[in-house]
Amino acid sequence: MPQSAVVKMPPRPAVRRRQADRSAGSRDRLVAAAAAEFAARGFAGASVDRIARTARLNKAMIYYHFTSKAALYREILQDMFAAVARRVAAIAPSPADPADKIRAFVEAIAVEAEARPHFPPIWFREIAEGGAHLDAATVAHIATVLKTLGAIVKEGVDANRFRPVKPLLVHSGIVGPLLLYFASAGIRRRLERGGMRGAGSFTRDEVVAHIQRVALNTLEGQPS
Amino acid sequence: MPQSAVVKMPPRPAVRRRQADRSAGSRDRLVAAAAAEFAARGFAGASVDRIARTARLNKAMIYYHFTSKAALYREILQDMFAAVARRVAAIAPSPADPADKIRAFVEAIAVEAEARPHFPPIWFREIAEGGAHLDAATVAHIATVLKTLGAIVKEGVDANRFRPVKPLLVHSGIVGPLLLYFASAGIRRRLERGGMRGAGSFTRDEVVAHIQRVALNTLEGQPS
DNA sequence: GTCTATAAATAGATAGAC
DNA sequence: GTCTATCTATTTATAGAC
Repeated sequence: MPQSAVVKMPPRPAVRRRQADRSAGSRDRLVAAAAAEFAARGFAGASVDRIARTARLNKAMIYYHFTSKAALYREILQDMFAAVARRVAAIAPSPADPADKIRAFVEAIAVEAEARPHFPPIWFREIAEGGAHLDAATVAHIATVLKTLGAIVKEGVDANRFRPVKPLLVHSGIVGPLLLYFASAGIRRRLERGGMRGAGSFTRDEVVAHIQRVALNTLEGQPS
Repeated sequence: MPQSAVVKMPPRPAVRRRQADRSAGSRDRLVAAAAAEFAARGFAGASVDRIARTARLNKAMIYYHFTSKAALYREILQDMFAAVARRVAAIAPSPADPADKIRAFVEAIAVEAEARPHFPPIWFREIAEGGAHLDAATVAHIATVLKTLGAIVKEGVDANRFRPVKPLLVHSGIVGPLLLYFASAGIRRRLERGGMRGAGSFTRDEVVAHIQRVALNTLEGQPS
């Protein structure tokens, strides 16, 4: 089913895979190493030298492929939100029921958060520093996500299926718990070692289904 | 006066506010400056020198009052969660209705998050690094919060007022959106400058009331 | 209690060889 | 494309004067 006949492949000009050398993409290795480093230590705490060493490369290679540490970081942010925006934007035009679109929205965030383990921690940290590193392209991707959710809510309200809840409140109720779940695997393990039982006993599907139900309860229920 | 009776008098003996000198508590100033620095740059990115300068003190004073940068950070974490645990634990023994206790739980988190602006960003960052800096005392405070919420939910279930939802899911649905709201003031401003209208138009009470309603919808509503 | 001075390591970034 | 070597600034932490 070609739901995405024309959509993607931005990262690679589609030409020249497999060139003469044995190098399997030094740029990609740097991006992967940097994502892990930024997730674990934050922007200020990340070391370009450690990133290069993790990628089995020299520090100078970072300045060959990227302008600066900040530029490398911004590219990772941009990729993250481009992927989320693309997946979310694909939901809106479908003929599905508004409730199903809300479920699909939750699922879309979950899929991207799982596909990129560095996404939830990096996003939490970027929020913590007030979005200091967001460039115009990334802001546009975030705006797409929020506008799409707003359109879905409006569609439900117009069809008399949803109450008029502010989209940003709906967004917080979905993204807050989801990111908390995906980012907190380490903490839950730490809490269990510290003596708490059952802190980690959740399946991914259980969490997603719960958040879908809560979001729909909020939109469909009557005001308390 | 046998000066060997007490050799040290550690941080503050509760006596002697306002001594001869102009110094208004160098230790407290360091803690306040450190909280801001850790919130803005993360543990690895924080600089002890910048902390000392912000506190209008010398870097050596940090090692006079604290064992290390990590010890200073752990003390801030511990204070944060001690305050939350204390306020949350005060809710459980009251004779109030379970629904009111859930509302009080939400309000308690909100009050502490507002009283300490560094709390949401630091907590987000600590989650991002897997709880690497949580000591036993802090883990105990977190456990108190989760156990208290579990007790409230159980009380409601036993009284046939709540459905049996896993407490950690209820917790995510409350704490995720609340922290997201309090930590994202900077990002919302950034998004508005980037061209999004209405991203920041929320009152604190509106957000808290919404999260209270969602939490109760989840607990009181019928399964979808 | 508060400071200067400094040790020892590491930071981000650049020049230039190959 | 990938490297070594290096500049300069900054890092955490300590010693010791006052």
